[in-house]
Amino acid sequence: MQESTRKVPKPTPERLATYLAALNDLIEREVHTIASRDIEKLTGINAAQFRKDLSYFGEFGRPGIGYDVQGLRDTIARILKVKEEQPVVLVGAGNLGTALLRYPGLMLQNFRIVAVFDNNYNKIGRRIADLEIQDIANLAEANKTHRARIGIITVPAPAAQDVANRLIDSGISAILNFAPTSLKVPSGVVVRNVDFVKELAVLAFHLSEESALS
Amino acid sequence: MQESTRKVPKPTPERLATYLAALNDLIEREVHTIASRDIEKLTGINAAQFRKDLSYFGEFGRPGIGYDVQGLRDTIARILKVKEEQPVVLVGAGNLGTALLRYPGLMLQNFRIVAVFDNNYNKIGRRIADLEIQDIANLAEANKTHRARIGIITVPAPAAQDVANRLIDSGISAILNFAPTSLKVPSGVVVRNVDFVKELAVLAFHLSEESALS
DNA sequence: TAGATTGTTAATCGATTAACAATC
DNA sequence: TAGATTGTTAATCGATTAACAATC
Repeated sequence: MQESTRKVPKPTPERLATYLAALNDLIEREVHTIASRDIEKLTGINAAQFRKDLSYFGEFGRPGIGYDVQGLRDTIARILKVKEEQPVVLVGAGNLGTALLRYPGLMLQNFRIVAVFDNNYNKIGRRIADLEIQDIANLAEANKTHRARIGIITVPAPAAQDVANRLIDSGISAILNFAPTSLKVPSGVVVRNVDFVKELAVLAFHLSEESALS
Repeated sequence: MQESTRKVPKPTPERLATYLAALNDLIEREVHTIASRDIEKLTGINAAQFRKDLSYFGEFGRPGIGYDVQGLRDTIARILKVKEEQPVVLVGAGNLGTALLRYPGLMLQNFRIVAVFDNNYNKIGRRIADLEIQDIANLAEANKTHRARIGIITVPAPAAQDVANRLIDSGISAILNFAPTSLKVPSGVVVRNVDFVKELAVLAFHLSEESALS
């Protein structure tokens, strides 16, 4: 057995999220039991890797049998802290922010955007998907009631650091940053960056050299 | 010296894209020469890492001096194949697709979305940011003229595999997939996945256990 | 020459996976 | 019992980084 949650490799939580999605599918297909080998077929992640990832958190399978699908789903949801709905605040009501607000996939995984903020007075007061855009100056006050701990930044790069500071001041300790800037945050605050353009650059790198001709 | 491009570690191209962005900033600030140690300060990436990443492609610095900012920028742009404009096609003219079409950051890094496709007859013929939404059935035909090799998928998950197949049939060999599905593609085709919800799940995992109370 | 910084070697670190005793 | 599959050990693999001779 493992002494609580020690030394979880960095890629493990992301793989857990992959397993969770696969298990949700299996539940819909009314599959009740699954072996690590089947998870490998479904996700492409090595069966030993799957078992090792789980081993950091406990023992959830039965030798010779496999895993109970529903039970494992609940376990992983608990580990990832998405068993109960996670409130999220979003700053930046532009095209991307709007797209995220309207994205149905968030709800399916128990995330709910509970408030939207912007600093543009032409936008403040408008509604997007049931939420009224609030003045960014209200952030700290508003989050006293929402108590969200996750924030999403979809503002232009030059504004991102200021927004991050405000989020942290409002009790946010996990930030999903879509601005192409690296944020400086105190320890205890986690940041994940999503950078489309960087992804495109990596893809361009992998293009073969020749095929440009013809 | 290195025998051309052999055994580049997987994380290297992504770091190259980070260096490129930093160098672009330095050019704007009219800095002419830079040492690996300064790159570390700017990007947070270890100086030895930076030098090693470059070493897979050649020797670009001068001992005792550092690197020529403009020259290194051009070199990295060439390595990433973003020296000339890269045409990109996008499939899925929903909220997210629209946001990407309007995103100014793409152009700045030499990517240009040259065509948009959808299968919804209510959308086909409309315009988003100067582009007319085309019938997905036109994809192969249209790309005979555009010759894009990179495609972006912003359709709902159940449609993503079909779209990927069509993209590949149209000569696309690099795909940026925003649908939360793992695509099956032939070897020679590269896929990068962007999954917001997975990112949020990783953030939720890192939330401290206690602070839910009060 | 003295000081600075590269490119690369070699040591370290961390993550993946094959193999297998334990267990159902 | 025989067959299947777990959880974990140990081997392998790959990536990071400190250290330093070579170079400006």
